[in-house]
Amino acid sequence: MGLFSRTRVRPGESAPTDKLSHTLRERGYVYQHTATLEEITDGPKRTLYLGIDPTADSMHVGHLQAMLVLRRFLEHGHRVIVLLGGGTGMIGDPSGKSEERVLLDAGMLARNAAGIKRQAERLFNSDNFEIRNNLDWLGQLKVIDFLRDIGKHFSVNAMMARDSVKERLENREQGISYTEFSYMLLQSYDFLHLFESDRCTLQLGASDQWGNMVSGADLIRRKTGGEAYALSFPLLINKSTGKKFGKSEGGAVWLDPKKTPPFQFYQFWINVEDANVEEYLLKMTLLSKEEIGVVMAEQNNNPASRAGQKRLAYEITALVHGVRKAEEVKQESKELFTGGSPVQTDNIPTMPAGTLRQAAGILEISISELRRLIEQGAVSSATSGNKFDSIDADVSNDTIKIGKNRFIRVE
RNA sequence: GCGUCGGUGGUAGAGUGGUCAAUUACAACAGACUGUAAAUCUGUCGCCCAUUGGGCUACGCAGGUUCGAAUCCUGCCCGGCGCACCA
Repeated sequence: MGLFSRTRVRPGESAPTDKLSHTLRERGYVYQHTATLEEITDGPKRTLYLGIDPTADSMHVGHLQAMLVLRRFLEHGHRVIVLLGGGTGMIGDPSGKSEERVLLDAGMLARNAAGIKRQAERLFNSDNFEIRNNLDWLGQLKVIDFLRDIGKHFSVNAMMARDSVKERLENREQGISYTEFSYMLLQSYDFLHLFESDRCTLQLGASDQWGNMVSGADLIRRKTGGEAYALSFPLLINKSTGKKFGKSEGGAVWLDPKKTPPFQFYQFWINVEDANVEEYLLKMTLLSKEEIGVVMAEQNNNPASRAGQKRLAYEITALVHGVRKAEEVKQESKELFTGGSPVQTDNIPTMPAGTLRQAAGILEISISELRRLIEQGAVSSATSGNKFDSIDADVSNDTIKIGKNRFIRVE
């Protein structure tokens, strides 16, 4: 197929010809910006950053869009910093209900940082970026200095007017703690710090971060007189449900193959609803606009072909797990869903021959739940198509299908 | 610190001594229909054993009253609100 490699920009290859602003617009990555987009993206090369909560050692699909936007900046010669919120992560953004945050210990943070760095390298097809942790400077702050040097630049009146804060103030049950209220100051301080240490003049983020990003740029202007910018991209939402995107079967879809096996990852994208396919092709893959046009024409012509989903799943899997894995799971999906012989790869879980009962452990569900699934006719042999009717059924040398798209190979 | 209201399953939110493993909605899962889609309809949705059925653990935590407690009492922890204190 080779599409993946064609869209790659290898070190030494010539830079993309389109202006960055054009690419970003075309892809739907642009939401709000503090100056004209051209001024931000097409002028002199900048240093820019984007923050990620290092709450796990892997990114999930929600991060994909952000990473691909960063990749575009990298390809256009800008310098990119990925900032892990080791310090701010301890506090929590006021938006949404947050449990008492657990302090992440140093070892864990280092592990998470390493994991995220590896994934970013892959997604960027480059290791030419930096990764930082804001705990390094937030941890050094002295209360008095901070209040005097940073706090005085913030108007409480303005902070109270923010939606995320207002919501909590009006909510009698929940309220907002002083700590969380200060979150915005810390995030602003990050920007200021990077501005001073790295001449970082642009912060990128999803639209829900807009307020925090702008207040960082404001802080920089007030404190140093310097000019810094903010650029947000739209949060991905599921068009038919209006919900935030990125969850499946109750849990996040991870980029780490240990957390979400490539097969499952591929399936997640195959199952994307028609209404969202084109948007995801634009935002989550590197296919050119023209190629996407061709794919979508086929899709619209014959929706049942799922041409869009198939392409989407393949491209993203290739991006995250490599072309070889993508080919593998593509082939495998085809076999499993069109009914074929037992699959021989290690991309789906395997269990030894025995009774069906063991499947509960593999699927991480209770025996009761497995029993229910069997009663509901959700468990069948992928090779013969016959449904199982007892949890004590003997199985061997087969592939079991549970529900719509979970499979277990039996030796 | 005083007073007051509250802490229920993934979420919201009922229930105020037995008929409560806990109404309902949303989410989730499954089946039917389809296109491995959406919408719709149906079912499931604490854990364990099971054919009907049975057992166990649960309503912030720890005790207590009672034949019996998510429900009453005491203490503790956490949150909201009001007042006081401080400024």
